[in-house]
Amino acid sequence: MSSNATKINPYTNKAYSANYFVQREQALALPVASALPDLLSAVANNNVVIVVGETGSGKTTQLPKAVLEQLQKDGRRLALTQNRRLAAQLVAARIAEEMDVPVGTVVGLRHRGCDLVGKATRLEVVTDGSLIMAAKADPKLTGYSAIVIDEAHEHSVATDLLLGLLKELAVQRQNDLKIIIMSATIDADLFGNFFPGSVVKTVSGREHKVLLSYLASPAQSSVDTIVETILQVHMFGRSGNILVFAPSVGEIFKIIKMVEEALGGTRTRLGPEDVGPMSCWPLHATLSPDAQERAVHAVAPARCNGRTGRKLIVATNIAETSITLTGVTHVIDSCKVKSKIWNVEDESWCLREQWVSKAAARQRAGRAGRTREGMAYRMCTEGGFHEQMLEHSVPAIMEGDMLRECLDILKMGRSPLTFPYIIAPATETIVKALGILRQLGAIDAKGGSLTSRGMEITRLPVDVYSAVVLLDSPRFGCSDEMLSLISMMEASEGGKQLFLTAFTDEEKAQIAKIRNYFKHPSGDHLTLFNIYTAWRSASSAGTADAFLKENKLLGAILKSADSTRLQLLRILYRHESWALRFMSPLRLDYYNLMLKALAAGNYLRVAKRESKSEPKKFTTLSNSAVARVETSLGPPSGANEWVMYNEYASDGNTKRFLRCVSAIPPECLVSAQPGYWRDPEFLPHGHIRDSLVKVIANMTGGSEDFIRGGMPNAPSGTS
DNA sequence: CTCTCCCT
Repeated sequence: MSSNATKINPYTNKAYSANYFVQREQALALPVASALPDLLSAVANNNVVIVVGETGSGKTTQLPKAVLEQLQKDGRRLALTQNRRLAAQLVAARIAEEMDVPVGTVVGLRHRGCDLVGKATRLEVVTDGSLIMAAKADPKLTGYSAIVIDEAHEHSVATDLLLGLLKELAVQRQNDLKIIIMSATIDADLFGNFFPGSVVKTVSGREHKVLLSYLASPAQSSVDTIVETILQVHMFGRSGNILVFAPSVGEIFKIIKMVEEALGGTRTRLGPEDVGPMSCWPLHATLSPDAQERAVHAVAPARCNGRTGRKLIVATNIAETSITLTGVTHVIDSCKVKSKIWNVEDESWCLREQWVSKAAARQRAGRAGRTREGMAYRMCTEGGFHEQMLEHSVPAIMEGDMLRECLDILKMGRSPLTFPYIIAPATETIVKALGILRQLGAIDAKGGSLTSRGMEITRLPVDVYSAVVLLDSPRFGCSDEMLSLISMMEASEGGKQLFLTAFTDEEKAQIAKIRNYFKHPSGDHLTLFNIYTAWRSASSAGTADAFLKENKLLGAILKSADSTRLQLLRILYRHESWALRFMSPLRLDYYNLMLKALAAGNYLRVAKRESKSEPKKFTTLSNSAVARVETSLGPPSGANEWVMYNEYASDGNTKRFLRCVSAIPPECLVSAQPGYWRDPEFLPHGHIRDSLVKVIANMTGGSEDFIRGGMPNAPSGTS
């Protein structure tokens, strides 16, 4: 020990700490340790190496660290990607501890809102989205001599785009860049075939056996069957915590309520005498970080009357990858997931519940075998599992609208139609996305290349339409107000996640009353703005906490809006053509100008009311679809003949909805983007076109300035 | 009467 203790850490030129030797012992015991020499020689002799390793192999921390020592010390770095911020933080901390350095020195960490990369950094742990950002600024990624993509099997959009880019860099930077793709499942063929000349290496993992159990016949009610299974396991199963995968938050609450009723008490009370105590915890992303923390770290109740005490966690798929729970030996899997899917044909989004893939079900079951042998109960028949479920989950790139991705690909100097996708989205989706981007002025009408507006949009981390609003907003004198409003839209998902979850009818009524208090008659957008403004003034008065509590608002959402706002402001400030402008709330046209600024980016998302007798039924201008308004903060009131919306959604059948909606005077629409509206030829003949023609005729009859748009008067605030 | 999950 004493001779070891004198060893010098080459990265710090200081003696290693005692902890270093403890960490090194543990690292040497990982399954990947014995495979390292072989992996390193594969990396030395090949440009692209695919590493397939099961969870628990230790590949994520050990391989990048070892590769780093092989690389030339020329100041260039090794990038190691993760699909989530939390994962990136944990991996960076782990590697830094093993190398006996603090994060931010030799080991760096980078993701949105965090830049711990310095001159000394040689190994950079980064989210895949953040590496895409870097690739947009430098498409050859010249600052890196090695890139390690982790969790490639998850097929996040950013990872799939990076793989396409790396396929080309593997040729362009043949002797200059090492590429390592790490994946957990066995679609090694996919990656191996994608990179010509690559080698595939397999590393064994270390997981305990998980026994599988299926239903004898398909479940009539999934919730009832899950609750029955929970009670069976609790009464007769061996000790250990129970983790349930439910498809949605609604089901989580139903399950917990039913279990508590069956056990005859509230959360931690003792059940009937022959059953031990069980504490129930919900776990999902809309829970505050505090509540998530409590669910993860709560200790199972003690054994009572000789009966086992247990902790029951009912989670969405957040527990599949993002959060690791300890002490779980029983997994009950609904085998269902929800995913948001883009329908190119009518440009609608649909949240659909589907069977999980076999790969996802295996991942879920594996959560029961982290500490010792476990059990997994699947809420489907064995035949159904093998015959009906897909082998792998559908990659995210195939379910999205490709708007932002097309811009990103163009910014990386490639064409969205010929990009070497590892999994290609439908050509129709790409063509549609390019069409929308052309209408928004982000790409050229002819060549399909990025316009200067398109370039600016790629730098703004918001919805593409909202980016247009932000870039255009100084024209209306309210860029400051739009920054707040758009940041709120991003943070709260259009107002969906803003208030605490209401359990009782009383709480629901309370929240409805609060909503009503902040409500602007035009609808969702300005209501969000009102809430943000009220919170900001409470903050500067030092009463933010009381304000949040009183109004049952989620502080995390408002804080995240605030940090998004600051990030956007920093980016926009660098644009020469952009200026921070704000208005006096006393102006008569205060709210009208904000609606106009919103209309400048949302002019492709406008609908008109069918008739006065059906106040919620609207027809979209883009594809003449009939949809109902479904607002999160209360419907627009008054003469809401025209509305703009942020989401056009489908129930998967015949129903269509407009979400995040505001009423807008048609004159505002026209004057915000006169070039687009001047000539309503693009609309099919009918009542919408007729009324628009009438509106425009009345406006041209008036002042020319009005239709030309922009600020009729000088803005009241400029800075 | 609807709200899976991440990322910039």
